[in-house]
Amino acid sequence: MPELPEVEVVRAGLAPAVTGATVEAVDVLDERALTRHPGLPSGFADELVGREIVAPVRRGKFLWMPLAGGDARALVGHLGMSGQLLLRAPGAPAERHERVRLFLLHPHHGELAVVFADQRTFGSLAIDALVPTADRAPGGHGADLAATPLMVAHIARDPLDPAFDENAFRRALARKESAVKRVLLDQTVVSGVGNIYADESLWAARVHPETPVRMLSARAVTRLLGELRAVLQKALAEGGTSFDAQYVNVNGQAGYFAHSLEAYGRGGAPCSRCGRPIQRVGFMNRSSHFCPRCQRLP
DNA sequence: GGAATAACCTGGATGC
DNA sequence: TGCATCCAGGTTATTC
Repeated sequence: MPELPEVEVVRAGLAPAVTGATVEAVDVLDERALTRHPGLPSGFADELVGREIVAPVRRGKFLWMPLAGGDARALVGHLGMSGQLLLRAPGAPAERHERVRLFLLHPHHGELAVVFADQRTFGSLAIDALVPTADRAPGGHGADLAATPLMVAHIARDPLDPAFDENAFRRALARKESAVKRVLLDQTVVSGVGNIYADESLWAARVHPETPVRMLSARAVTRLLGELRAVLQKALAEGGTSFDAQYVNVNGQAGYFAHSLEAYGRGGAPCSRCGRPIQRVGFMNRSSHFCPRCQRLP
């Protein structure tokens, strides 16, 4: 499931290959990949062909490639649960679940294809207008411009973003009545966190996922934020989390962070701190994993 | 207005 | 062996 580290690995992989490249042609094989595109699916290719791509940018789980020219538009991607952006030779055979293929011409690397494949079709591509950021800081990781696509404007900055406002994060927590895990998954409060890294950071900070967020002390919030950053950075260094073929980098290679997981996906296995079995419970139509001894409800 | 929930979707795993 | 059901979860629309 692509969360911040996985999307960042994809962004970093795309950057040298697509920056400065021109879109020569676009094949839309499945229009469900364009569900977030504000215009008609038929106009997607027309808007892209002939345009030069600027360096890719990421905020949270959203990825976008600004288009050169004066009209402030960008190709925006979200990988959903199973989306992949792959670099391929233009004549490479179709990927399983391939939805869109962009044919690019790069001034130094020549012709290449960017393939968007997505098994569960929760991911999408779109072309959207760029709007100024509210805090006037660069739009996200990899950005020079203080702008984001309109559809990303409501997404908070992620904890690894230098412009992440820790005080605003604390104020947002103080206003919430929900459980801490629900707030961590709220992309308008803090972005880039999904089920895996929410469970992992809560385990590391010894916080029960159902703890009402207003009951967390300032010290506990500091600890949680620190552990969240540490988990995300470690996952990034290890190339992200891959359980199966659902997440791979632009070359189709899996990440290694699944070997470092302490809570997520380890229901019934002993906690590495205390030995008690990790518990798995239903939460928000998905699963929460936590240690009942190390992570107690206040 | 904020919080909670359902729906979207596909393929692998499981049960019968 | 074949079919039916369950499960995974990010985002958003809908409901409370």
